[in-house]
Amino acid sequence: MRKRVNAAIEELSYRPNVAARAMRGATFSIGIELPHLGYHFFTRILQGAAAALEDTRYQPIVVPTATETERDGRALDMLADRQVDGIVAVSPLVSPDRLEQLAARMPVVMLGRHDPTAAYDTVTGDDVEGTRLVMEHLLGLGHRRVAHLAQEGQAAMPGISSPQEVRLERYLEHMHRAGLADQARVVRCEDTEDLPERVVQELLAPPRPTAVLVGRHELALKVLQALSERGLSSAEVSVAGYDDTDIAAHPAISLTCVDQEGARMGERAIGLLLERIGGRTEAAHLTVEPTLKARASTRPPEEGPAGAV
Amino acid sequence: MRKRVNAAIEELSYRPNVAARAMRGATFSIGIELPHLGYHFFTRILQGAAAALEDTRYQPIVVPTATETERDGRALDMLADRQVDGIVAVSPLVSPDRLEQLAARMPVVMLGRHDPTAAYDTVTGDDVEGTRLVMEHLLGLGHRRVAHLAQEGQAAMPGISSPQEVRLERYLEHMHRAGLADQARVVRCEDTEDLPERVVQELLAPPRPTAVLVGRHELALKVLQALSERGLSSAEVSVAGYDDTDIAAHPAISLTCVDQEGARMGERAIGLLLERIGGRTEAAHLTVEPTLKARASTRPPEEGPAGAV
DNA sequence: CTGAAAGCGCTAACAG
DNA sequence: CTGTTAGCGCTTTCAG
Repeated sequence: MRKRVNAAIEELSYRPNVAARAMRGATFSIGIELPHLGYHFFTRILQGAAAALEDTRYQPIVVPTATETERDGRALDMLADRQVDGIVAVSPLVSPDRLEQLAARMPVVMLGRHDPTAAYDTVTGDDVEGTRLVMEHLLGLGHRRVAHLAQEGQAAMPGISSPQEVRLERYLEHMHRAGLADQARVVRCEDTEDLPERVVQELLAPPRPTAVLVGRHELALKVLQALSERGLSSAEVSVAGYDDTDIAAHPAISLTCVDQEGARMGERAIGLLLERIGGRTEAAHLTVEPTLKARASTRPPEEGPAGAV
Repeated sequence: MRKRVNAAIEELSYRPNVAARAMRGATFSIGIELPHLGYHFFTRILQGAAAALEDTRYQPIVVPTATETERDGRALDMLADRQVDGIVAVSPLVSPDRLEQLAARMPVVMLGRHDPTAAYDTVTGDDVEGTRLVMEHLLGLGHRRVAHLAQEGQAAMPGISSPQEVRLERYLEHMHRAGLADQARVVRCEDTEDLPERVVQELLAPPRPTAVLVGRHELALKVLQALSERGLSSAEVSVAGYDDTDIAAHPAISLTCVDQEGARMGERAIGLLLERIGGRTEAAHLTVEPTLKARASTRPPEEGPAGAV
């Protein structure tokens, strides 16, 4: 009997209808929402997540955040409407309330959020440690005028810190502790593909910093480019960024960076999600430890370690 | 009345269930299948597609190809099972038969396939023109020993050419026409993230080529890297690749490439798909014209234009 | 072990 | 304009 059914399945090339199945039970699909599939860091997360799902019954479904509706989390709703069995998302702008509401419907794991919530799980890079690593590296090289090019954080929620905010705050803290509070310079840049000329000028205005800490990988590459266009080498201005990629490791670029291990984050997020789907009810908050990849883009400043302003 | 319903919708935060809706009509979702979300070219396609869907009712759903099952097109089935209203895919290994079968169920637009089919639409880069542009550029600079690092094409279907195969064939043709058939060198590289040492050695074995045409962007970057590690500059070995990115334009890299305009391809694919959904029944086959971005990675060979072997 | 039936949430068709 | 009904393909339950 079973045989005959299987034969018929084969013959008619029958495939079960996921939509119909969804109305009664599980869809065996995991929704993944990411803000920007062009950023290396997010594709790394995706690779880690896809790898972790490889030998499970679950299939990843990726939805890019629609930019105009980012804040209200409409993309998350679309996933939920599609009856996925769980969601992994990077949605820095969505309020914790909305997420808790969502988490009541299905398991949710958020990446890169420092929310102290019991409703959903989180996986974050250790931004305190990451900033410590890179700031100690720069200050240790003898830099004093260290500027910070921060990604426009767009105040996520009052009282809750985004990774960008943590980095900024720690940057200021390290400058302060090194007695360099008056040397701190923070320039903000909108989260677009471009690095506007205006921002570069502000960043490099006299007294020119000898080192720049950049909040996002692609932006750091653009800063390197802007510097080389001005004939400035890493001897004059060191650059450190976030997130490691093949490009950063390329000898012609050789960008020092804090490696957040996006792939591992994606993998861990899926791990937590599957645990939730499997029945875990108490919240889990994981931290992934970053490492520093010191490369040629950071060097001791030309004036020497004790150089005056 | 309508008001009261809307009020209730608001109050209960009701959301229609896509799965239920799918059982009767449209889901207003478009499935996009891509082999490798880490490759720039594919994320560009995605960006173009997402932009084209921005102000329609349709939502993109992205599914990464599961590598082991790539050939049988299982990822495509999963999309179909999910009742998407149409599919845009880059699936070089799936047979035309399978695709025709799929296209009978729902509108399908394939990217980068040269299949002469009436069942589904295609959008391809003009690989003949692209190869002409870059080969004329290299030969025009005076190169004679031009090697080709080809991406392992994995015989898609006998008789039907993948973009890689077209490029290879045209490369050979251009070498032949320039009387350089005996100088042609083709090295194949598996489609992984790496560029194995073995491949580099084969590529640069004496008599060392003065120029290399590389079949995929990321691979071209690795070739540049391998060359610089060997102390070889573009004066000794020119490199030309495919697909333009921020990195290629970076002054420290400055990679000459054939720009396939992935974003436009994604956009066009969505355009065709929406037409199909809107009722068009005859097949459309679009070609997107590439342009050459000549940069510093290609220069005249050192021996001079008429240099002997 | 096999068969029949209810119902998931929606849309389309039809009745009042 | 409002209300009712059938049925999409599946899973679960209950009967034979």
